[in-house]
Amino acid sequence: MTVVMRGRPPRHRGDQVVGAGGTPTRGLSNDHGTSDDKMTPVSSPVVSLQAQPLFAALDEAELTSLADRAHLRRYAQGDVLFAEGSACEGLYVLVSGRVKIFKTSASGREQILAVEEPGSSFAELPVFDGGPYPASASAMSDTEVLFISRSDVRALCLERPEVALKILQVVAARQRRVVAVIEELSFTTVRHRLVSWLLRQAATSGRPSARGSIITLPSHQELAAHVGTVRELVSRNLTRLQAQGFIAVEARVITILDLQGLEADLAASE
Amino acid sequence: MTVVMRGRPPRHRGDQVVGAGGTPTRGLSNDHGTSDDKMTPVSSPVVSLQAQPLFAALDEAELTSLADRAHLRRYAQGDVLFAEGSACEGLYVLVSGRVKIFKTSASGREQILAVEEPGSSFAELPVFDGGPYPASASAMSDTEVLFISRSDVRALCLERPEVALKILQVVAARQRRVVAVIEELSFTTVRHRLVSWLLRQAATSGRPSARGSIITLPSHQELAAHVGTVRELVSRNLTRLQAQGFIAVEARVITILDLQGLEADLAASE
DNA sequence: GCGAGCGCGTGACAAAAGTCACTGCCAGGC
DNA sequence: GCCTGGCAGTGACTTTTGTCACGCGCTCGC
Repeated sequence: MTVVMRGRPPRHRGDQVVGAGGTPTRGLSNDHGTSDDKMTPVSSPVVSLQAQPLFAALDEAELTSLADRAHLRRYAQGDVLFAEGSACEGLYVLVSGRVKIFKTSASGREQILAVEEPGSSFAELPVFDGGPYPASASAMSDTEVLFISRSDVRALCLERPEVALKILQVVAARQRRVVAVIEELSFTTVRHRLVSWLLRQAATSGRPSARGSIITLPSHQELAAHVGTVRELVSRNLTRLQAQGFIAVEARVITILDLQGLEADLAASE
Repeated sequence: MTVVMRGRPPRHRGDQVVGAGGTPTRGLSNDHGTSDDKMTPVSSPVVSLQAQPLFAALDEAELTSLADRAHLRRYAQGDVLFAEGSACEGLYVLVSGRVKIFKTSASGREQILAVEEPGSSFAELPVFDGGPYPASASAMSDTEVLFISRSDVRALCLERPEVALKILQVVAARQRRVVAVIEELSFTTVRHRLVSWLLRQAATSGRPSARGSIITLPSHQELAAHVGTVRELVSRNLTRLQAQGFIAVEARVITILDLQGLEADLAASE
């Protein structure tokens, strides 16, 4: 296995950052995971662990014990954390940055299943059913994760069932999102999905302005992976939405001019 | 809330059946769940519980205690166990029969997410994250389920973490299936999904014959809900597969004439 | 400053998916 | 028997989706 060290130093983020400056940024595009991987144990990630809702139930001693066994890994933007189909070694808890979970088709198309935010965990599936990763994960920005081995996670769940319940909660949340994706893919058009993505974006990270909520797009390619289509259709549909006066497009900045209109449009196409 | 009692008596199934003959078959098409529901407690479902992998870890006393709080519910074919969007009261463990989990679109189309077999549980999501049901469930055949209230499930998980791990495993299995559905919906054609459904069927419940594996279809409507399309396309694609000599169709009985051919076809269309 | 590479917009198609409207068949209830 | 209702098959379209092939403009590194 080749481990590519990315030159770019990880960005430190406020109080989330723990003291283990020496851990190398890790990345690779073809990690099939069975690994002679040597992780540098983190001196004291107790702070990071503590901040995780997942481990809120643990007391100081337990956190310390877990910390001894958790590894902090850093990834640069674009790095692949794990690839679909490779064997799973443990659970990831996202400390900072954002991670996308996605499938890739034989022809190279990508479908994003979820974008994880700090505080969430991922790769629970294979931890609990023993199979390979069902999808790939890559860092959308410089990212820090805590990695906890499969057996440690399971032991922890047995010892502190609250943790298992928390994990179930996280898994449930993702399951909901994934079911919503199916619903949209199965029942709606590209246009509908795109509009619904725009509205979700506006609701979660839109900045208000005089003309309407402002959101920033990723590349059309990326957006296409979110809504399950190809670049060209994203482009065309955005153009059309602009022509219809629903949105204003300036490069990657979009202003939602007619929120009600878009919502009505969604409702109509159902 | 209206509770419709279906006249048809529940079919008893071998040694799975527990003693509470009096429990009425329950069904409804529009149960929004908040319920003045009175369940008849089952006299002794220990036998049923014991048979469930989910509770394999429990000892006799625990099973008895759980049994006191579990309810056996029976549904006739076609009954709706719960409807998408309604509030969740607890966990279902399937004892006998088959249950489909599905979404319905505004225009009336149906997309099946999973078909549960005995031994599996469902509706874990809302139990652990507190939200409403993300999808509906209905009985594909006469069915018996054990129903355990949300709080009982959670208490049990805290007391016997092995149960939580088992539930996580069940959830993981479903998550895998659901991700596979997304992959197919996003990347492949109706034909591809149909072929892949046929092959899966052949692999799991195909009966061998001289000409090839024999499988029995549900209605085209139902099959369409499985592969995420409409009746007409199922019909046309089956006709075409037959014309190409891959399968032989006799009413709802299909013989896979050229398994390799179909597999090659799948691989080619990727 | 300039070439390479990337992201974007678009026209022209081709293919797939979905809709509508009918027809025919068969089983069940009266 | 006859009517009704639920499936199934199909022709004739329309809409959507996806593909290919370009052209354009920006930015980045030399």
